[in-house]
Amino acid sequence: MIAQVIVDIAAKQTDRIFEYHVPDELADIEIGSRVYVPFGPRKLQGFVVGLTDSSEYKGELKDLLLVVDEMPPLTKELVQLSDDLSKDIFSYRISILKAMLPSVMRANYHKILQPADEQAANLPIFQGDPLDLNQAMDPKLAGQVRKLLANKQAKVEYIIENRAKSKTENQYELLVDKDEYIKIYNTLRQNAVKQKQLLMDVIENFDQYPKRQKQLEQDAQVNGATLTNAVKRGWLKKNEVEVYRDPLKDESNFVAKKIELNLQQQDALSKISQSILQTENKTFLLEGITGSGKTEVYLHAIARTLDFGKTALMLVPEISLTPQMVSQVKARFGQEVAVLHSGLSEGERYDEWRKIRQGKTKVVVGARSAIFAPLTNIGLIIIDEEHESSYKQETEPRYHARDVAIWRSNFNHCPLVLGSATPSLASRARAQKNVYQLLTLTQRANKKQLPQVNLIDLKQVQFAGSQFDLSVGLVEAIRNRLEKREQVILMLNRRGFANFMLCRECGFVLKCPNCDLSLTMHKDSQSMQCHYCGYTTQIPYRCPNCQSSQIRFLGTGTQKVQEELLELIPNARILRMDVDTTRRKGSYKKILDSFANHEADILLGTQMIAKGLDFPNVTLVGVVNADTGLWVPDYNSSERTFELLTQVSGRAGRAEKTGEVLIQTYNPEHYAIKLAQTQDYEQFYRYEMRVRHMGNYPPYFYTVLISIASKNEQVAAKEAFKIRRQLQGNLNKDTIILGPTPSAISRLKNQYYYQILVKYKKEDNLNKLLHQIQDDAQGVKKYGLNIYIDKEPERIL
DNA sequence: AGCACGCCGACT
DNA sequence: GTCGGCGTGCTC
Repeated sequence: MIAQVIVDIAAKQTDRIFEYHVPDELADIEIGSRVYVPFGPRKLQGFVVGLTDSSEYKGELKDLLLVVDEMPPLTKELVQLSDDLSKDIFSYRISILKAMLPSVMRANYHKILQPADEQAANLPIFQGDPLDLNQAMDPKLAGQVRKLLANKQAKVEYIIENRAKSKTENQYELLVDKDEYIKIYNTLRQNAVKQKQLLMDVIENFDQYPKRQKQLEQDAQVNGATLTNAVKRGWLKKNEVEVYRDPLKDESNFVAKKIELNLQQQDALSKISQSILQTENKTFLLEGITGSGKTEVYLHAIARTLDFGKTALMLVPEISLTPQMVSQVKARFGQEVAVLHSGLSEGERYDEWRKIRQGKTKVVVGARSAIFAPLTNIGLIIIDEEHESSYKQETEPRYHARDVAIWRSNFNHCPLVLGSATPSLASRARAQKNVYQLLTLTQRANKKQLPQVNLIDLKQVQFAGSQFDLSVGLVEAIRNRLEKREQVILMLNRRGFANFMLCRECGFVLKCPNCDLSLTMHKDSQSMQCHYCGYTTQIPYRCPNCQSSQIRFLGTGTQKVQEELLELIPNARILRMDVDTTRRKGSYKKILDSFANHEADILLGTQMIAKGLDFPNVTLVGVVNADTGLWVPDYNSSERTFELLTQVSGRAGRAEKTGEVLIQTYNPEHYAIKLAQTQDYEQFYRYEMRVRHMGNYPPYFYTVLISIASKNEQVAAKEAFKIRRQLQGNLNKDTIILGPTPSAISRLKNQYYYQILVKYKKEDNLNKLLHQIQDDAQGVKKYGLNIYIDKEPERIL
């Protein structure tokens, strides 16, 4: 038997199958198995993607060394998916395979020095820990190592470290009876405080042993050193026991609410259910305003799927994967639910993943990468907030969870439900053309009215503090709410970096004459540039519109606003929530819990607070700056702004109290902001579709971004123009090729980047052509030339 | 990717 | 003369 293996090297040259002979003792190997293989002088991890009995390979096949896991970590479905996906997204197959697995299953490689024989083993260099050759060492030692290797006194050993381990904890067992411990206690010196504390716990809680280390340390108020000492003295015995990591253990007391569906919800549910029962690979777009109860529809549909004897996979954005949401699902489906998200430790994630692989769970809830969950017998896939750009991974492998979901829905013959209050234009357009079936929810489930949304025109308003961030109107409204002991959410819409030129006198924003996109300031080249078409002009010192010198390059952060707020409302209790304050595990939950308990009045945060949060006491939502997202130089900036403002507005007045939303903006006349005020998605959709149509943007065109990177700028530029010519000669006439232009960050880690954007309606051979281009570039290896291809990029920067 | 091999300049 | 720099090609 011969195994076809993808080895663990992400490179063009190794992005293919290598074949190995399967020795008899490994005959239980399967497609999807993780294996160790010899590769040149090294040993590597690899994945079996096929089994055959004949080989074209002319040389002699090597033997597989080991099958790592008892159960193959990848299902046949996932192996096939990795093949199809690698062709479509221009990623190495191994990168995709690794993305499908929890991080602990990615191997660590070591290279250590070993004695060649028993005589050499006595050399001083081999005493103590084995020498790691990947570690930097001083030249003297390196010379010594070289000599030993040359003399054949030492050899290099390649080791693969498997980090996928079950968790163990130390447990302490008692060795003698209670009276004996009392005797020992009485012999102790007066000042042996810690030892006395430990023994006191043993005596008083004799029946509770064996005890886990953590528990014991807490109960007896001692540390590990005391315990180690007790083991040495023969009082206690230390055992390692396997424990089960359960990330949901704190949430198990949640009670399931039974909620009646309204007519619209029932109608949507019945259409989805029908598809589940008929095992149709159909895609639904569930468009429902905030508060219309999409989640209830999901949960009912999942229940139907389980009744039908199948499993369900639900994706939610990382940011709305809150403990609240998790426990809601958990309460409904209990132990059958597995949760996968980045808040878990590596070990917790591994345990959840294993539960899924072993078929112990029927429902998987998770963020983007959960789309690769090794679930079998899938009867339903749900993607909540399907418009979220975080479903597209912006690093290798650049997959879009929605596209993967469509693939899996086809494979499993099951429906896919895309849900959103503000669907992506692409999805909404597909529903228009009946590629997806549109289901709409127009009523709020609790019959509450949508909150009143008001715009504050920052051009005509007084600012409350010394800074130009908070208007008098907004600050007054906040004070007002705090007096009533109600709570406020304040959002600072600041996506990534947003340096743009804005005039304080007239609100003018410097834009590209060709693209209607804002120009970005480049400090290194001292210029204003359009990242879309390459247009360049000088940095203005006066406003080109009104000649005022009051121009600013903007960028206000949450920290600055927090300070301002404290100055203006000194008694306000403010919680800040952004990447900086939520980096540590659990801090996200801590902040939200604290806000829910009304330990703070104001929750100030970036867009991570815009989605999914549900605090009944929040009656005011303020948006500090609606504009920063508007003028980022991407064709979809209006869509993102509209979506964000609509989402954040939905955070106000979720319970019986009426909500209010205040949006500060320099562009109150911009359609994305005006339509967000009236929460009119359908009208926004129609307007934005016209804009996209006129500009030849998606969804009227598909896009693919080709980035060309090299250490040498000339090489990158030359290759970029060569690629352009190659494209031009092979693509249809109505296909638009923009660029090459230097990328926004034209130099990154000493690599120069050029980019070409291709917009096309139909190009059957584009994939082939792009693979060709990528292969050709491999020939120009000299200056480390790299070609990155990103289909449907979220950002064209 | 990383390792060997091979070809050149600069040192004990 | 040999050590080590990097460019090139290969890994089942």
